[in-house]
Amino acid sequence: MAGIKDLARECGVSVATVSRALNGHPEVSVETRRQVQQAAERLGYRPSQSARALVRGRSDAVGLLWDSGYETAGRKHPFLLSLLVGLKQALSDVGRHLILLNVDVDRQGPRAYLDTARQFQVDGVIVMGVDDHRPALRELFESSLPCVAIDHDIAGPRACCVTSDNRAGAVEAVRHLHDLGHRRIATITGPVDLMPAVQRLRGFQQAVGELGLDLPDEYVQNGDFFMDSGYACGRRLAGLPKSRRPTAVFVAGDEMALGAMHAFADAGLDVPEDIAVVGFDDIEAASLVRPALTTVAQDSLALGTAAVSALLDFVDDRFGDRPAPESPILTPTRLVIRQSCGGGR
Amino acid sequence: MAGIKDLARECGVSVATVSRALNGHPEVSVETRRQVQQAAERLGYRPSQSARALVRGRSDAVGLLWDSGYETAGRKHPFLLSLLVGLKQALSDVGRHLILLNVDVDRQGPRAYLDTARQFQVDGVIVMGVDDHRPALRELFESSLPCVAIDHDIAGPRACCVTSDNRAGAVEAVRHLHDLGHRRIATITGPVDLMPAVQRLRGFQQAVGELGLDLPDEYVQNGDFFMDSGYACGRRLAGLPKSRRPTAVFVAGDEMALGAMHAFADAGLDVPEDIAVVGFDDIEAASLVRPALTTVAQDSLALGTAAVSALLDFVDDRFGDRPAPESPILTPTRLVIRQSCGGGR
DNA sequence: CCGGTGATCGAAAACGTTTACGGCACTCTA
DNA sequence: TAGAGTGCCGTAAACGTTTTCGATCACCGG
Repeated sequence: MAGIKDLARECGVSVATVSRALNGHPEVSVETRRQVQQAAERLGYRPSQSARALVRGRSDAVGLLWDSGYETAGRKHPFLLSLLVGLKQALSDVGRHLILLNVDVDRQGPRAYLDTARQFQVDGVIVMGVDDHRPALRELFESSLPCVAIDHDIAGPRACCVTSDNRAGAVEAVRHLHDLGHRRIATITGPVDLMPAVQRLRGFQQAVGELGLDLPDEYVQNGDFFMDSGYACGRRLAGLPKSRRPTAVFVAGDEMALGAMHAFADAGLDVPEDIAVVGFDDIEAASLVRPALTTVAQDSLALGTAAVSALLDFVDDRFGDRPAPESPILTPTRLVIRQSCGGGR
Repeated sequence: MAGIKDLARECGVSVATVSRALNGHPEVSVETRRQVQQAAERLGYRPSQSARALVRGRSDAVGLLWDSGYETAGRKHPFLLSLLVGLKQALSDVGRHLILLNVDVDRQGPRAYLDTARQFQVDGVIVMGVDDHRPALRELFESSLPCVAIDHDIAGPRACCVTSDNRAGAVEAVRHLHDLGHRRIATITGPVDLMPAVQRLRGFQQAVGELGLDLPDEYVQNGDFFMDSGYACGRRLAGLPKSRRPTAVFVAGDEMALGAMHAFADAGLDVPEDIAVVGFDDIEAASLVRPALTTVAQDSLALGTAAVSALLDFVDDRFGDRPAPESPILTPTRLVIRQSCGGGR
């Protein structure tokens, strides 16, 4: 690998000048800059990340804290992969890289998140899919290290949270059902300790209230985001006497929605004829099943972009005007209409 | 952050000794080592990755080359996420980290893959989900940088490929169908320029041959791994006169399998009564649909582990005994029996 | 002609490690 | 007891950059 010295020799200047030329410092003549750039191109020069990070104290990389144990334990994030794509894209646009920080808090102790981040001199970290209640997370968020969490409701001096506008998404979904003529609308919720789940429930309640609909207790069934719970909840709804049975149900997660649809089928109910179903997340399977699931999609790319841009705001201390970013930062959702409510294609 | 000097001062030894103590060099007394380790613990010392990488010329990190543009373009890898989990886990076990290398070959030129890897001083790279025919890839594989590709059939002096045993998986699948009494077995293939697709076809042909089954031309339908193509192929199979219509079909990808199932349903055929379907990959949706899809699952964790271990073999030059690793390295698949062939639960 | 000013650049210190080399105090052997 | 060997450790160089502090030079106004 050609180093900066080779470049210097090649151009007959000092290493300092080379560095300045390549980093866009103004105190170098256009002629020299041109020469240096050409030589760099010619020799295929790439500055050593390590050396650069060492002396500058920052690495132009952001860390990703993502507890994959969480993933293998079956609690899979509905669209973590698309989120990764979004993050990667957004980072690519600003010329930064992403380091998957492999940290096992249980083994490495409560400071592990923070320590590992510092060890790599990442400019900041993005946190997702981890257990909310770890002390290590508090430690991280209360530190001065810039970080943004996705779908976790935590904040700190240089930390905020970005998430989809779950509430608005829910509202749009039940409005859609209302528009289609439904008046008896039930819901199946996610686990109450997950922020997206509670926001979706809030949105549901808000919309039902605004539309002046009845909401008997048995119209909100508690699930856990997995299919079996969706089935069980669907079973209960289907079992209601016909006069009290909902004609539509807003399900807080696609996987549960599919479970509910199976339950309805087993109960002899036709979707969407007898009962309409709208889900949340737009997982891959949503478009693969029959009837295809109408659902509110999260914009994972926007989410990634928002996360990255918020993070960089912290990193570059861009808070002259506004005092601090509102948290959580919300990203719009989009209702994608398919077949499970009728009216789709 | 406490540095190595602080540790040295704290323990009254030189930095060299601290380094040696922490890195397990033998030439340090047990007593000193204990002291240093305790002090390190106490002060929460973490060595700077940059400094370490700079002087050692390696970073203890491996790069991941994964073209996310490929992903957003819809050509999604069926189980890239689980693969990531597998990689992460395997790397975690050997104390290494994963850097998502953000490289845009189109913008940065044909040496970009290699250069970026070198720039980060990664010990090696893992390649997946990229366009096979890029010259940049050749460049990479023909270099001396250790790399392993997942599902790409390329090799080089210090490069190999790991993939699932697609062929054996296919064989097992059609054997299963045969065991269930099926004799007229068709297949829907993936695109012929993708290694897994051709291996699955080979396996299918092999099994059909071994079992002495008839294989009329119209029994192999060419798809592209996406649902629509599966539907189209299914349509064609369903349209055959009943006496020549297959009673089972081996589909080279789950998404296409779902498409085929829809086609069969539209043609009034019952799955699995009239026609059995077995897929490949075990994507999430496979267990979410009704009837749930019998499919051959790839072991993404094993795949990740195999990739990492092969990579490290190159990195550490563990080829005293064997001349070079056979390529591709194969990872076993597993037939998961659900409902789409009958006989499942 | 002189001091000041800007533009351009070089020398060298720093960043936090690892490691080659050498040194010292022992112990062992002859 | 000299010499060799061994166990332990310190000094300092090296890794490849960035950045501070001056240095040089040309030019300009007085």
